[in-house]
Amino acid sequence: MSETAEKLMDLAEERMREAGYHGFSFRELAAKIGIKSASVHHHFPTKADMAAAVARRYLERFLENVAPQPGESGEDVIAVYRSAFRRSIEHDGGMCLSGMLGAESGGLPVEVAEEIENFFRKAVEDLAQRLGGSEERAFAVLATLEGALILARAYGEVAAFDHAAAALTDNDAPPLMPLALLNRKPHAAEKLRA
Amino acid sequence: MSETAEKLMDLAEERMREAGYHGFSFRELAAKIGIKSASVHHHFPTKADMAAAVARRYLERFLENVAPQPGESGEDVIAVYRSAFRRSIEHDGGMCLSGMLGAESGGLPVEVAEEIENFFRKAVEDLAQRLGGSEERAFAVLATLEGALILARAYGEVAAFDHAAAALTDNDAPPLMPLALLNRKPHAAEKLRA
DNA sequence: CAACGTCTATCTATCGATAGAGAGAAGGAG
DNA sequence: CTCCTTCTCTCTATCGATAGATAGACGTTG
Repeated sequence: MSETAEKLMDLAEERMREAGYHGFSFRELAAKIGIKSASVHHHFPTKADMAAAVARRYLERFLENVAPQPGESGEDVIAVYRSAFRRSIEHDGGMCLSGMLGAESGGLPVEVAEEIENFFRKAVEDLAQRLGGSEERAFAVLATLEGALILARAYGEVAAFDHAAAALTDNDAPPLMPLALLNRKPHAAEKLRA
Repeated sequence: MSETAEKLMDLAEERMREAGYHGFSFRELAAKIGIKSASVHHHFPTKADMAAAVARRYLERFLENVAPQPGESGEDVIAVYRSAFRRSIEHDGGMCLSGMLGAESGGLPVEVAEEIENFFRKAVEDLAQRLGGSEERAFAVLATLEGALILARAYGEVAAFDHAAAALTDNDAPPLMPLALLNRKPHAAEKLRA
């Protein structure tokens, strides 16, 4: 994997997390790293190939990010997952790649949709196992975290994520930002990109 | 509002719930109802205008769908919301419009993003009030339901929605489809559209 | 020489949008 | 009743921009 290809994947991932599969173009990525769009096809024959590769890498990195810590017990895993998802909106206000493409999956090339399906199967598998076998709980946790990202983006407030995800862990409830923050009338979803 | 404009909004809503804002074109909608794409601009000057109008109508209908029943008490409202969201994936395998556009909000025209933000503010307001004032709980419920739709689409299985949303109501747990259904290796997200 | 990576040049297809013409219904004025 | 105007809606034709993709030449590196 050449350095250029990695840069292209970085940019593609960032743009897909921001605006979805149809929200970026080869020309846009190429311009950002100073090459021509035709050259992008040398690294990724088609856009679907590129998106599938990005999704594959995303799953790998995700599983590394949520890898069990020595001494982890019981429900600690939920806090680990929550932190991983929160990082997504913290850093650049973007969605989880799989959440975005999962929503859009009805309009994706088949090979991309398959990678996304694989992401959720692997995530459910990992989470359910570490939660003691409850697949139902794993589904609920993942759903809440993906949805919490949507709310945070719609509100343009990271705090919305925290509110939505707070109930996932009952006891060690972290202090929440004041709800009043979410009640003033802000200027749409533009804010997160500032 | 002319009959043609309503048909256009119906189609636009369907396509946006399936593939997102960038996932459909005026030409596509026009062809489906037998007019030319130029004529669509007579009803909606720009694509952003159309999407904003669709989002506004979606909120109205949503609030009607979840309107309180006489005699509703306490946590009944969660089952009402769950049913409303489930209908989305039941009927045509599509997302909730606001969930889709909320995810994509980083790449939307400002007027569309504002309608989506308004949707969630109104939904949180309604839900929190009927839940006895807990905004945090309202956030969590909405997030879980939106995320449950994403999972159902990624899996290509409506049952995934039920698993993800099951824990929202503790007691009157409805019988779930067997988990085994979700463990066989299916053919991507294509299935829901069948 | 051979591979790799980028280039120029170009293709076909599609996008949202606009200008201006024309068909047809509605409705008031004579 | 007929004429004329106005409004609504769709049309043809076209614009400029952009999309993903391809063929083939060129230089660099090993």
